[in-house]
Amino acid sequence: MTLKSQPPTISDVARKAGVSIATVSRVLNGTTVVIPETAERVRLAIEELKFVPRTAARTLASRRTNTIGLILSEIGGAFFPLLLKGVEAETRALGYELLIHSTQGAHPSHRKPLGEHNTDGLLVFTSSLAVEELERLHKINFPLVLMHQTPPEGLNIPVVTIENKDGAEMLVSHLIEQHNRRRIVYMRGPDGHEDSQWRERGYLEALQKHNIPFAPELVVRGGFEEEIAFASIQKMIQDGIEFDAVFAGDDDTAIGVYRALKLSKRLIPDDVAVTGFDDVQFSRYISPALTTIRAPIEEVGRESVRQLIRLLNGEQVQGLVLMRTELVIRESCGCGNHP
Amino acid sequence: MTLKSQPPTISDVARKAGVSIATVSRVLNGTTVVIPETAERVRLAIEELKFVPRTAARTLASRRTNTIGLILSEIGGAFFPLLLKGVEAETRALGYELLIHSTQGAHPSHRKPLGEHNTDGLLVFTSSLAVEELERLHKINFPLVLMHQTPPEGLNIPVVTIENKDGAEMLVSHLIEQHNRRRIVYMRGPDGHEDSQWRERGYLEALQKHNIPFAPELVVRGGFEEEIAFASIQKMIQDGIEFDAVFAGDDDTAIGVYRALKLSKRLIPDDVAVTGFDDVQFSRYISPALTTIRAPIEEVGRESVRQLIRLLNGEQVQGLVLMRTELVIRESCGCGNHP
DNA sequence: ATGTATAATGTAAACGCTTTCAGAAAGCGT
DNA sequence: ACGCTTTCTGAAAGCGTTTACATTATACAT
Repeated sequence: MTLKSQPPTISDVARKAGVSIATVSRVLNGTTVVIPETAERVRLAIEELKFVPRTAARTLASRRTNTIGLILSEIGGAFFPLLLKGVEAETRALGYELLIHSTQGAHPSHRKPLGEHNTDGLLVFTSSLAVEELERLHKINFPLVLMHQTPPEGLNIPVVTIENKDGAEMLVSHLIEQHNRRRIVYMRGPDGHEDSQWRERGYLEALQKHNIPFAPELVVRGGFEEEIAFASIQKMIQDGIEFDAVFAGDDDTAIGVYRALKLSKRLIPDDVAVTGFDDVQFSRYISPALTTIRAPIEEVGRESVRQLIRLLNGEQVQGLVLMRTELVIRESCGCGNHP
Repeated sequence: MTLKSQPPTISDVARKAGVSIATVSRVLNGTTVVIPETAERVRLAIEELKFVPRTAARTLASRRTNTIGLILSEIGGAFFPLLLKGVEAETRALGYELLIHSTQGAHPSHRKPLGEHNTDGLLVFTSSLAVEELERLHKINFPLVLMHQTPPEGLNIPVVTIENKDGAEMLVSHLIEQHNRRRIVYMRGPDGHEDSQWRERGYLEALQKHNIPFAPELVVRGGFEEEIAFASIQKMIQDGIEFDAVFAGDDDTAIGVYRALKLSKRLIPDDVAVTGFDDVQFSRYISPALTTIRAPIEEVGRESVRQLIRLLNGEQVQGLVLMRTELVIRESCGCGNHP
């Protein structure tokens, strides 16, 4: 070993191969044709020195990070891994790196963890970013794609999301038409969560379409969280509010509903039909198997990445991609044979 | 607006505040005391210009990325989000960024996505990195922490993992002692998966301790995947191999076992007791509720990060952190009241 | 006042690449 | 043989920070 123990740089490679650093850079990036033998010499030198180009230097010089950022509000729940899987796979497939940041627990830190300074573009999941930051980024023409969130007033940012309203309407209509339910509970997601708002709208439209009057006491908090849902149902029962079905907002929420109903000895679906939304993994395995809406979550992830990278390449993108949802009928609505 | 539309740099800030760029850097990083009024002027300029320091430049100059990398083999399954949640939270809490890479689907790409060039240290989950790469990184003194994997021969790399063997032994002993099972199946995880190997060892020791002869036909493929498990159980039934219990390797696997058993009209737990490992979210909700081992997965994530960052700071770390596991008894083993 | 230690700031040299520009070499038509 | 393209390669100027070192201002003891 020589004196220097520092990892090799491009100059070391250049010296070893007897070329200039420019040439090394060229074989590294394939930006210009290099005589095959020369290229081979360079490649050999890289191999021998085990040279790995420093990302920071490349980024600084080229002014592209080759990285996209994913911002979400929370990791956990059954929804998230599906989304991430799609994003990760597609990002990688298109030759980019992925930086993930979750804004869970409201970091008071004022440092922006993801933005122009470390990514080429951003994927933003539902209101995980303050509107002002969104506006700022959009104003400086920073590539953005929103997931499950329509852009704030006046900002023309592409969106990828799912047919929440249609899905919800299908689901609720099914409960009404096939199972003759009339007092159907809707459990809202977190405040401002757009998925939840659209689902609620679908719920309302289904009621309207079947001439069922809207009962405000049947719309309660679910928070897309098991515990909140559990508490809400318990409270309703305690308050003596009657209901014969629960549209739980999402699948995680449905778990809490199951627990609360079982605890109060109400039978699912005989006494109360229950449905979720998303069709996450466990939905088919709980008992009774959950009737829900299949949302192509992984595909939302993939498509978002595609849109973003199109944006990075200066290509045109459509403003809104709406993914179809699909009714998945199992046992919890009253269909099928349950024990 | 002036002529330049480029985002502001540190020089713009310096000019505006009437100081040198060094001073700006100092208030940015707090590396040296700056007269309060000066600092305030700088802060004002930063605010007005909406200046955000370029990460690449900082990294290049300071030679630290302030980022740690997480390499895993697969995203998805119920195990992963828990781990990620722990890693993400702790990384953020300690002021680092997180770069995630999954080696799923064996990328043939020879570019190293994570390494010395873009992170300060790496978290490596189970054999998601080739041994040679591990050796290379270790040789150049790159900070590494392994999760659920003991280091290859001779490499002194810290490890964070769980008490797989003890957990498995508890579980199998429970089946033997409390439920009098004798023909217990063990379903292996993916080849070379260390968790699986330790669990198998625990399984064997439990058998031995109770003088039950080992039956090779009872150890089958599970792959920590539902489908593989399903197929394996079907095949065993088809081949007429008798068994009265299945230790499924992990909880995902148990789902496949449930399906296969139900399909063949075998009752759980009456005909066959089933157990998992991990205690992921859905385990308590499937029917019958799954007896399993609770592994502190999220905490493994957090602890790994702590270890790694200790390493980054040049502090000493213990070579091995073993997290306790815990028996969670539900219905699928035969305990409790099941329908 | 003067000198000396100390605190605050500035200067300029890295950091390790990419990329523009220009020059050398090679090919080709005349 | 000559100029004109066309390839390929090298020199050098950034990219936007951090940081070692130098410099200036400030405080204090003498």
